[in-house]
Amino acid sequence: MTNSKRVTIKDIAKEAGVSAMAVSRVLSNKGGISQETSERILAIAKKLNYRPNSIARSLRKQRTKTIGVIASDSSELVFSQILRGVQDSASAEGYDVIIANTYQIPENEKHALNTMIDRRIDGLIFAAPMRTGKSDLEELKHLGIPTVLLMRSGGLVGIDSVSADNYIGGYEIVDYLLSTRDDDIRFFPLSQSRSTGLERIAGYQNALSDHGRNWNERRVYYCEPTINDGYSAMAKLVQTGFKHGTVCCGCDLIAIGAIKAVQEANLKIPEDIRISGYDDIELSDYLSVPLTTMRQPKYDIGYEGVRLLLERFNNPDMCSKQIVMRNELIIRKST
Amino acid sequence: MTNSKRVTIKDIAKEAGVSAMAVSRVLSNKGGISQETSERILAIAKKLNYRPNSIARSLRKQRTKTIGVIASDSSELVFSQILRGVQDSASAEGYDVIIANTYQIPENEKHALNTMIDRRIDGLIFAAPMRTGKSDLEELKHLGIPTVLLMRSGGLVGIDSVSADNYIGGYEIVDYLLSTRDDDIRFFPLSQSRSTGLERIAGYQNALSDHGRNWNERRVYYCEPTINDGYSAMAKLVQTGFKHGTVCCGCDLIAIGAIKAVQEANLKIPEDIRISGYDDIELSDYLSVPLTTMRQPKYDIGYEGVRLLLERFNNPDMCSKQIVMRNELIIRKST
DNA sequence: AATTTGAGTTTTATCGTTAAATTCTACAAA
DNA sequence: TTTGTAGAATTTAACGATAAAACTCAAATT
Repeated sequence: MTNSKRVTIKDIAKEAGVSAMAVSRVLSNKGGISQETSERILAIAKKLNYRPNSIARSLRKQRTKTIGVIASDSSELVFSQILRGVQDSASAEGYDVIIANTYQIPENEKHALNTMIDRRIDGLIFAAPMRTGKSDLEELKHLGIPTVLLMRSGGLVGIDSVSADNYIGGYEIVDYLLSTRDDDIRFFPLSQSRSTGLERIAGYQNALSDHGRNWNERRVYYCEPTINDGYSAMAKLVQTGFKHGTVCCGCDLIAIGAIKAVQEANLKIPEDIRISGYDDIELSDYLSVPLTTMRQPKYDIGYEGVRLLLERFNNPDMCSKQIVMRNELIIRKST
Repeated sequence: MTNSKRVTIKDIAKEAGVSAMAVSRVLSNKGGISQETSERILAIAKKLNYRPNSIARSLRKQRTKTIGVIASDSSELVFSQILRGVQDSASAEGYDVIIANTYQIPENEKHALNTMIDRRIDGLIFAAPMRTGKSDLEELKHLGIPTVLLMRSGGLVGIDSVSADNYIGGYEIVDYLLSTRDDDIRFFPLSQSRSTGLERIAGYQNALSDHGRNWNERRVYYCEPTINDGYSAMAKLVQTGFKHGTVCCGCDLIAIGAIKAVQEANLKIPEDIRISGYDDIELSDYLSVPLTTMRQPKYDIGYEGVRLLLERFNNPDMCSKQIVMRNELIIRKST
């Protein structure tokens, strides 16, 4: 167990017979050091297997090359794709990523935020549904920490964000459902506390009205984005005698639960009941019934989120930007 | 855009009319400061909304409270569960987590490792299959960076690890398959470069021999852990006239691909062909054919991995520990 | 010869915090 | 009165890197 202290520029300086500053300059290509000395220093640095101390550098430069990510649950299927985009994008620009999960618990969120602040992250990616409202964002703004919101467009003026167009997504899926079959349509949307859910609902409503229908709360069962919620909503619906029609679900997990309940009731998908999801999570093409769904550009949202953040670093006074990406309707066997 | 410099202990000291040291002591509960002064300092810290600078603290204390995680792909279904365990465990002990993906590219791994070293992580969790052999681990050891390997037990003496028992897992699944049907059994194992794959194969072989069979490489098609590989292996197998039997796959993704190929050949699962997976990834109960598989305690492996790392922090001379967890056979409809 | 120039290099100070040693009080004991 | 001591606080010096200013010395200019 070699316990040798790590090599510092001072060690190199001593061995090369120069000042620490000279070493620093050479290693960061600042120029002003003779070819000869440079080569000597580089050789010694290599020989000693020198690695710079980012901590010290961060302290001095007041910049950590770190991006914080606050997520609701990093293992959740949609988010893990976003995260991959975030990581790839950050890594391409020499940034590292710290992640904290909130599991939707406000204290966790508060704590995560403080940790990030204490660690002096250069910027923050906020990808948690955020029930905690704007106060945290205000604090970040006050501290001058650039922040980008993911998957949460409307409602927050003056904050950079990248999201998919939930309104159009909602519109298109309902438009598709009603165009392909004149049907009794029901909704299992995301619970109303989620802004994404609300936007999709607005899309649903407009599509309904363009098809001469209207939104009726009695045909709506709000769900948390879980298989269980989808399952029980569908089970209840079947019990009320619903045997033929279409169910438009707020996300793929809800749809998966719904499919299970339909199958247990011995009804056929899509002949009896059609079901649509939203997100296009991994494996949704391999489910018991491959899912018709609205694909969100998850990876790209993460990737662009970081790009926007970096743009903001370089241009703090740029007016706030809302990037809205397009979804893609994926038609499979469930409709 | 408030651009106020962040509050430091000096600011507090000045306002309280004491030295910076007094503030430091109070804020870190070191004692030696009068009740009265303490209260004054705390009040001012609160008023100014002081947040400590972890960077400075890390530099001084030579300890970052950061754990590095090197993964192959953080969005991959098995890993994202492990990661959640890692994060929860780390967070419970006041550590943060930095993640880097290698995507199995050696240069990425090298780079990730250097980044981690430069950032002076306190310890490393290595969860990438690691084709790059031991040299990196040697370096870490030399630098005195405690390291825990996940999902990769055998072969590396003297390094802490947490993994599931691939040997028993492999044994049990084949034992189950052969006990339930006397069948033509084929294998789509993980490619041989993965140590987990090798251990499982050893288990397969022993189970075969306990059932009076033997391992025949002509019944084996090595696969990368992807749906595509499973699909093409199965498609080829069907083309050779394989119409009845059992296919034991090295992971769930391979199995999912295999199922697809079987279905396209209009063969029935499990009546004609039985298929088993390994891992029990999310949604494997909701697939077109719910998958019989070996559930690995993914979350727990991550969670315990961090615990082991922290144990190592406190006791650097503890002899190396290999934690091996038990899998659980999950029987569903595919067999 | 005196002065300027500038490449090459060193010195100094700083980022924010904290370990360790030191000073300063006030008060008790000898 | 002197000495001792415990508590409260301060001073100093790091941690490792780097920005900015200062210095050095040989070659070029006046």
